[in-house]
Amino acid sequence: MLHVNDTEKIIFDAAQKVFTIKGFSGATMDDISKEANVNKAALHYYYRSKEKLFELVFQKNYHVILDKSRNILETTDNIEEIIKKLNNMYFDTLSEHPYLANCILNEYTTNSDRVLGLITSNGSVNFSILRLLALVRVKIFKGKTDFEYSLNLMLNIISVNIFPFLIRPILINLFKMNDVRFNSIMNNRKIYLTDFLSKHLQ
Amino acid sequence: MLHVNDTEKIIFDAAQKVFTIKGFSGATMDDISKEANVNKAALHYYYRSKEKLFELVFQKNYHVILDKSRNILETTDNIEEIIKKLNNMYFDTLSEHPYLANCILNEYTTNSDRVLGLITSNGSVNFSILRLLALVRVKIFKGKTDFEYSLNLMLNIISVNIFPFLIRPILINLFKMNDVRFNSIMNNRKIYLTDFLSKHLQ
DNA sequence: GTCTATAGCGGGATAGAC
DNA sequence: GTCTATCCCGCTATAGAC
Repeated sequence: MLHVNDTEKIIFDAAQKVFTIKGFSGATMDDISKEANVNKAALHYYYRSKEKLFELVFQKNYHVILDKSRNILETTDNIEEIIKKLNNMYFDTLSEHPYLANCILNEYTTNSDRVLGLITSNGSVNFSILRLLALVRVKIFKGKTDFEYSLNLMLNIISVNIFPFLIRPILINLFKMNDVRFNSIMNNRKIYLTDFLSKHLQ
Repeated sequence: MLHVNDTEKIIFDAAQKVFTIKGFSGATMDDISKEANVNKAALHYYYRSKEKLFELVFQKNYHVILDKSRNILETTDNIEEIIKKLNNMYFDTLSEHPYLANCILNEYTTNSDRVLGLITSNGSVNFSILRLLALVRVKIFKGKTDFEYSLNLMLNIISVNIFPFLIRPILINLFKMNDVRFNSIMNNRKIYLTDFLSKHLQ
């Protein structure tokens, strides 16, 4: 049974933190064991290998945003409402896990083989993104428009929400801001985005 | 003097290809030497170390898009014209170098120390992004609006252009498309985007 | 300037004591 | 279940022959 100080859980959380920031090949088992304050051998005891541990972390990260998106699209009908909820959800999730999007993207780019293997082995993941697009077509366009047009709109919604968080380290360095200032700008941006995106639905 | 088959140039091109896709820690000197069909020792002979070689590749990648953006903003006055040119430029550049944006982003995230060192040692880079934002404020808003509002617009323009290329591997896998189809969708998207973004300038 | 051989080390993984 | 010690591979880097 898991309790708060369970070593297994401590290791997983540390691994998530380290892998998410440094990526699979950038992170070392030593980094993780130091972050978790546990012996390096314990990592292998609980998770067998670096690969296995990474897979679990990646799967979890991958589902965080995806499940929330799907939930919004499945329980909301009004278009403006969907966009507003998505804006809020992206802001909340990415403020809480600043490197989550980078992690997913980074592994997709630098090691697509490993990641594609993980995802195709779990059919529900791909399914849910395709479902997301299908829902956009049905809910926003009532099925009246073509694939490319729906895709373009979906890409715009996701782009303006996620991209600024992806380049967060660049923006913070460039404008010499701290985390508080960055979050404040992104928080104001939520309302701006809802307005920006709604304009295109009339 | 450099000629076409110069070993030094062959190595650099191979390094660019490998580093850009696999990232610094994911790539090995062996990968690069095989890609270049050159002996591994030659890499050290010409570029001393993996770090030095990477720095040169990164600097070059970093300047590709930045210099083009700056050029557009410095030589164009009409707002619609600027956006149209930026859309075309992003499409052309990222179609030709599909992993360029991922490379810059990946290193910023996984190893910000190395990259920030590179960039701050070369003042002109930071300068040119700040200049880009300043130009947006002056050219698009005639200096009449505040920092956050200008930043938001600039973020939107960059987001909708770059993000789809960042998630290119995801899109290609998800919709089972090939490179030709992907490029075709992105090419159509250029016109769509010019229209999409122009709506917000009235 | 190009190659082979090898030094040297960092990092993943395991054996075995406790 | 937790620790120390250690194995061993893969990778960067260099020495030295040609």
